[in-house]
Amino acid sequence: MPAYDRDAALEAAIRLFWAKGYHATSLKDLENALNMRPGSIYAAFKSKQALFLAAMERYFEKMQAGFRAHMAEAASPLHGLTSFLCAYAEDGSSVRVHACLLLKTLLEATTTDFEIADPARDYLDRMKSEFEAGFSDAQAAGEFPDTADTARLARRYQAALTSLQVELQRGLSGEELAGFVEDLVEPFDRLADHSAGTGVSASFQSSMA
Amino acid sequence: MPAYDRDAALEAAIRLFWAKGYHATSLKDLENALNMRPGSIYAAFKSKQALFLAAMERYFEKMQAGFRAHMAEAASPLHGLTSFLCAYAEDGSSVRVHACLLLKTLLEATTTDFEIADPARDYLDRMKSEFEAGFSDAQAAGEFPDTADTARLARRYQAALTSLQVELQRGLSGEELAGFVEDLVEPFDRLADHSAGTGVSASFQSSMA
DNA sequence: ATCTTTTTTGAGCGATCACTCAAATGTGAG
DNA sequence: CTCACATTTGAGTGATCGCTCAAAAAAGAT
Repeated sequence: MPAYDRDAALEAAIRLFWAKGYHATSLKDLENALNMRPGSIYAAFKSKQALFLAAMERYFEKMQAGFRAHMAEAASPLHGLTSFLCAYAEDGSSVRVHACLLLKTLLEATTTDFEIADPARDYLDRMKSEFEAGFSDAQAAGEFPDTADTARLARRYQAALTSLQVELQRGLSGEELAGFVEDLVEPFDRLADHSAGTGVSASFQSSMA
Repeated sequence: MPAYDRDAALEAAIRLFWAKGYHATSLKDLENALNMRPGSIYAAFKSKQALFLAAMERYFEKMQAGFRAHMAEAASPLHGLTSFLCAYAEDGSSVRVHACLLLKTLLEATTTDFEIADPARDYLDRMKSEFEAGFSDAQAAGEFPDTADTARLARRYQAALTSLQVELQRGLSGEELAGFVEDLVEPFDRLADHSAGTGVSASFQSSMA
């Protein structure tokens, strides 16, 4: 019986930690969000920190699964990568919190709580590996030249995603966002070998209409 | 007599808030860092939040002045902009905290403390204006075509700076950093009108040697 | 229905939070 | 040196922090 409730509790914990950050989230907040009394919380998870780590792990797994699902149903690896950025921009316009929990945790905790910053760093590295796999697939599909450095492309891609999240958090108008996403996608589109795939640089603008 | 001490105290507060973030910094921490007792702190600044706001304002002014100084002694506006990114990468390798206080505050406080998140957003906007002025100067110097959208270039530039800060916070090797900065600078160098200035895309690699 | 086991409860723990204020100390004028 | 004023001090404020545990409630076994 613990399994189902634990999942729901972790989902609520993710939402709360994501919105408020680690330090600004109190146990009172968690009691309300999880609808659990302190004793139950400490029976299920051993501490606030352990609960946060469990929530972050679950968050990562969901994000990883979401990316893989997106790539699986994409027309091509390159199109999957670029459209993932576009989709992030569209979804992010309507959501309260824009920056990823891993990114927020990295910036909040690096100099104070290495016990939660280190895992955040690790999950971000694993997401980069996911992106690198995407670029490798694109390379295998002939969308990128064989000489392309997929690790470097993946870092550049993740950096684009990072800056997109931050800009969304700052808030920008629809046209500003459209232009910005264009700028983010353009380098990858330009680096691609267009003899194989179809161009995707204009796909965002059309999808925003 | 208050002036000098106040400046030193604000400097110490900046360092502390920058390293630990707003919520994780306690008044005990501030007492030690500023070498002041609680009463004096509350006499000089009226609250922890007001102290943070004063520190953030001072931080912004220093960052703005630093950028202007860098641009003033640059060979050209475009070179100033690109070399600023390179310098940030070099300096950032040896410093404890890599992400800008404004960025950290934006991500920490957006959903919890609008009273500190809103100023952070505002200062970031004003930094963007500084960058936009740099691009306008570059345009006036013939380094960019007159048709270029300086506001959009400035956003793209600031986004590059953002992602650089985050990557520095994650930690990367010297060669990884060099390649990444190259990727960040390259789009601006490519957009530039090279009939006027000299290329700068290779300046970072040489300065790393 | 009775007993055993598991789970939940919430009052309350010591520590720490941001913050206050009467008393001590320092400063400048006469 | 004296006194009026400005500043600093740090013990102490109530509130809240993360967390514990004996008691109550629920679930399972026979």
